Amino acid sequence: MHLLLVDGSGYIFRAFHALPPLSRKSDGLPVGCVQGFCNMLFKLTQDMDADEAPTHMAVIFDAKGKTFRDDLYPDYKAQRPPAPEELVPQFPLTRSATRAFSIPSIEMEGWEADDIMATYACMAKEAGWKVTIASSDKDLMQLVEPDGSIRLLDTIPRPGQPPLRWIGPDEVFTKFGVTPDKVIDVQALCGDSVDNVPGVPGIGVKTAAELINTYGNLETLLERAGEIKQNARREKLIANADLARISKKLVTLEQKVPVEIDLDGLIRQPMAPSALFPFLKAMEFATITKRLATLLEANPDDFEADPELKAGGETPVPGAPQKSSSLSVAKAKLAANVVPGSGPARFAAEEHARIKAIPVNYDDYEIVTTQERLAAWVAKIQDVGLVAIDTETTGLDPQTADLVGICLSTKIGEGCYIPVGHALAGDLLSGGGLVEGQLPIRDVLDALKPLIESAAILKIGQNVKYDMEIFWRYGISMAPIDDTMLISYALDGPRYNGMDVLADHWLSHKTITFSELAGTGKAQKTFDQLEIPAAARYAAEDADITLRLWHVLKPRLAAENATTLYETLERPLAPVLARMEARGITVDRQILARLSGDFAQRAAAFEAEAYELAGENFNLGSPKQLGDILFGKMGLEGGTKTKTGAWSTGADVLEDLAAKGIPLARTIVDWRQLTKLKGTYTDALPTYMNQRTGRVHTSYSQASVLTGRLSSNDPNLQNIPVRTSDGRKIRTAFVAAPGKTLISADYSQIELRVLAHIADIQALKDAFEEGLDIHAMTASEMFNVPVEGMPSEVRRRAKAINFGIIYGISAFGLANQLGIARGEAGDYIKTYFERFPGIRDYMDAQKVKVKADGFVTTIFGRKIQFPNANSGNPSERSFVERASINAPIQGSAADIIRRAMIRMEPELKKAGVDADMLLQVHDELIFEVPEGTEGAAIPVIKRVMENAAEPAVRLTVPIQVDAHAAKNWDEAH
DNA sequence: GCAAGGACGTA
DNA sequence: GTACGTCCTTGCA
Repeated sequence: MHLLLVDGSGYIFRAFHALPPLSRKSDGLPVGCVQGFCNMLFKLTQDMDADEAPTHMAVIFDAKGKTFRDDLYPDYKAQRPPAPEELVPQFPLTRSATRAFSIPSIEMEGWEADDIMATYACMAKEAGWKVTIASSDKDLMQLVEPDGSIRLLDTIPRPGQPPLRWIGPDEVFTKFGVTPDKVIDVQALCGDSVDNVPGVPGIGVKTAAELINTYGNLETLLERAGEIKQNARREKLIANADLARISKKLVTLEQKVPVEIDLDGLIRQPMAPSALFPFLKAMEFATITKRLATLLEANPDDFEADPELKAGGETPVPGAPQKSSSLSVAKAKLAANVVPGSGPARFAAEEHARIKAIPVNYDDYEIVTTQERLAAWVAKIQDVGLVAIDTETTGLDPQTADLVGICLSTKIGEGCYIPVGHALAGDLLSGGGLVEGQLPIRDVLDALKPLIESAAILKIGQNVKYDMEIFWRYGISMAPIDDTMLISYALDGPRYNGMDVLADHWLSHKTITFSELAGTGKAQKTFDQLEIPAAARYAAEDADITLRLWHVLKPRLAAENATTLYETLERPLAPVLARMEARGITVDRQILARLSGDFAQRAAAFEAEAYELAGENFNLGSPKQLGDILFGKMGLEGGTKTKTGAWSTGADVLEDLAAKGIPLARTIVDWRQLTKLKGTYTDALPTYMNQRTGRVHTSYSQASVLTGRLSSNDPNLQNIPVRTSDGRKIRTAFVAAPGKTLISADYSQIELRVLAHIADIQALKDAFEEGLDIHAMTASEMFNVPVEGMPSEVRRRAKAINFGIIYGISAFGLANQLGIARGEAGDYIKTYFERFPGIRDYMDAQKVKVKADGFVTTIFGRKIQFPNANSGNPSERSFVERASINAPIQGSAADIIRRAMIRMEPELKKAGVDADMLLQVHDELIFEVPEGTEGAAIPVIKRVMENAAEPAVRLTVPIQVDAHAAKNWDEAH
C-alpha cells in the first residue's frame, strides 16, 4: 500500500509566487494556481504510476478558523498578511479541481492541513504502508522517516530542475543539520518568522542544530544550559527556555487528529470523465483537457462546462450584488457551492434528469455467443474502465446457485448477456445437457477474470456481495466494486431496497420482473430453464439499469455528505460479509436430531394435557381457536383484543392467566416454547446444511435495517435461543470444525455506553470508568439503597428502566414490562430524569431534531430518516419520537461493530493470527481458530473491537469486550 | 398460491 | 417502549 497526501494549501501559496499569473480568457478570473494544481495532480499520478503507484490518495487543505495553536500562542501566524486578492477565488476552485479528479478533498475545522497529513501519515506507517507527502513545507520534514517509508515530494515547478524532487533524510539534514526526528527541537530554538513562531531570539538554524546535536534534544539542552561556555548564548537560552518550549509545541504536528475518513476511504478512484471534463471546460484549460482526453480515451465534447463554474454562469446567488466584477461574482458563486441546491447537489440533480430521460430499448441489447464478440466486450470494458455487471444463476443462495449467464454494460442504453449455463429441456434423467450456441463457461470466465480482478476497472453491481460469492466459487475475486444498493442505503436507508424499486423510483422505469419471466410458485422455472432470448432481455436490462442507477446515485453521495459513510462503513464491509457467508459454521446434525425428538415427545405430552384441560381437541397452534376456548367457552375475564379484534393470547396474557390458576394457560406456554424451538431451529437448521461444505451459511443483509444494523436470514443466525435452558441446548449444536475452537467476543453494555457518550451523562461515564455493575448503580442512585446486599428485584427494575431509556421510554411500556401500575412507572421515570438530567435533554433534543429535519444521526454521520415525523396520527408521532431516541444509540453501536469487522481481518493478519470471522450477532462476533491459538487471537480481537470507534470518534466512555473460547457456541458465549 | 396477522426467537 | 426474521394459521383467490 502506498498513500499519497497532497498539501493543497501549501501548494496554492507556493505556486502563487512560483508560477506566472494566468487569467481565464473569457472573463479574466485568475486561475494560474488552479491550472498549476491540475497539472501537478496529473503529473503526480502519471509519474508515480510509472514508478510505485499510490494505492490511496487525498488532498488536504487548511480549514478556515482557529486552531489549537492560536490558543497556545495568540501571536501564532499573526504577522501573516491577508491572502492576495487574486488568490482568494482560487481556494475553492482547487477543492473543486480535487473532486473533479475523483480524489478525496479533506479539511477539518480546528486543524491545519499539516496536522491532518501527520495523522494520516502516522496511521499509514502503523499499517506498514509507504507514504509520500507532496509538499516542500519545512514544517512537514519532521515526518520524514530514516528508512524512507515517509518522504516528501516537492512539486513546485522550478526552472532548470526536474519537475518532481524527493525530500528524504539527506535533504532534511541539509536543511536543518539534524536527522528528521530532531527537526522539531531545532525549529523550537530557531523559530519561524513566517509563522511567527518565536524560538529563542538570536539563535538561527546553524546554532540550533549544533546545540541539539551536542545535547541530544531540547529538554536536555534547556536543563543543562548553564554548562554552555558562550555567555550570550547561555543567557539567551536560560532566559527564553519557556519560549522554546512553547515554540516546540507550536511546530510539533498533531498525529491524533480525529479524522472522519479512515485510510480505506482514501483508496484511489479511477478518474471519471463526467466529473473531470465539465470542470476543465469551465476553467478553459485546453492543454490538460486534451492530454486527459487522450489518456482516458474520452471525448470532451460529450460534456458541457460545469454551469456553476463557467464564465458568466447563470445561477444567481440570493443576496449577491447584481452588478459586480467577475471576481466577486466568482467568489459569491463558489461560496454557494456549499448551499443546498447548487454545486454538487445541482450536478446530482442534473445527472438525474439527464439519465432519467434516456429510454430503455430492449432491442439494443446483445447476446454474446462468439469469441469475437466476447473479445470486443472485453476491449470495450478495458477502454471505459468501468462496467456494470450482474450474474444470473440457478437460485438465490450464493453458496449453492450455479452460474447461468453474465450480463455487462459499459454505457447507458447498451448491455449484453453472455449465456453459459442454459440447460436443455427434458426430464430429470436426460438432464445435464446444455443448449447449443453458448460459449464454454471456462472460456468466458478466463476472458473476464482479468477484468473482474483488475484494480483499474470499477465493477458496479446491485447487491455485489452476491456476485462476489458466485465468482469466488469459480476462482475469481471481484474488486474494486461499487454497489448501487449500498449507495442507496447510505443515502436513503433501506427505503428503496431492490433494483426494481430503485428503477421505478429514480428512473420511473418498470423492469421486467422475474415472475413475469419465470412464473411463480411451484411452477417457477430456474434461470437455466429459460429461453435465452427472453433471459437476455431481462439480464441485460439489469446491467443497463444498474449503470443508470449508479450515475444517478453516486453524485448524490458528495452532494448529501454521505461519501464518508459509504466509503468507510458500507463499501468495505461487503467483501467482509461475503467471506463470512462463504465460510459458514459447522452445525452438529445429531445433536439437533436428538433435541427434535426430545422436544416432540414433550410437546406431545403438553398437547394431550391441553386437550384434557380444554375438554376438546383443537389446534394448539391457532391463536384464534385458543382465544375462543379461553375467553369464549371457559368465559375467562380480563381478555384483551388485538388491533384486528381477535382475542389476544400472547405469552404475557397466558402468564397472567396461569398466575390466576388457569393450568391450561401454562400448558400452552410450555407447548409453544417447545414447538417454537423445534419448528424454527432443531427441524429447520439441518435443512440449511450445504452439501458441498457441510456447513450452514447464513446470508447477511447489509442494507435492510433502518438503524444500520445487519440482519441475517436463510437461516437467521442472529436469533438462536439463549434465554432458556432448552433454548441454549440448540447453541451446543454450533460447533468448531475438527481441530478448531470457537471464540465468542461480545461488547459489554455497548448501547448504554454509547448513550452515556452521546447524552454526555457524567454519572454513567464514571460508573463505566470504575467498572461498576451499571444496573446496580442505577438502582442505588434511584432507590437510595446500597449496592451491597441489594435485593435482586430492585436491580431488575433498574435494569428494565435502563433498557427502557434506550428504547425511548414510556410509562405505559415500563408498566407493562415490570407488571406495575402506570403511575408507579411514571414515578420511576421521573426519578430517573432527576438523577440523570442529561438523559432528558438528549431525548428532547432528538424529538426536536426529528420533527425539524426528518432524521437523526449516529456519531459516525449515518442518517436515520423518519418521513412521518410530523404525522397527524398521535400514536404514530410518539412512535417516531421513541424510535428517534433509540436510533442514534442502536445505530452508533451498529456502526462501531461494523468498523471493527472491517478492520478485523487486516489486523489479525498483521498480528500473524489465523482466525476466521464467522458470525455477527449485533454486539457479538464469532470466530473459528486453530485449537490452541485462542490465547493469541483473543487479545487482538478485543483490541480491534474496543478501539473500533477511533480515530473517527474518540468515545468518552471505555468500551469493554468479553471473549471466551470453547468447542461450541453455548460454552463460548 | 399468496398476504396478513399473531406469536416469539435474538440484540 | 427499539430493531429484526421465521413459523404457523387464516382467509381469499
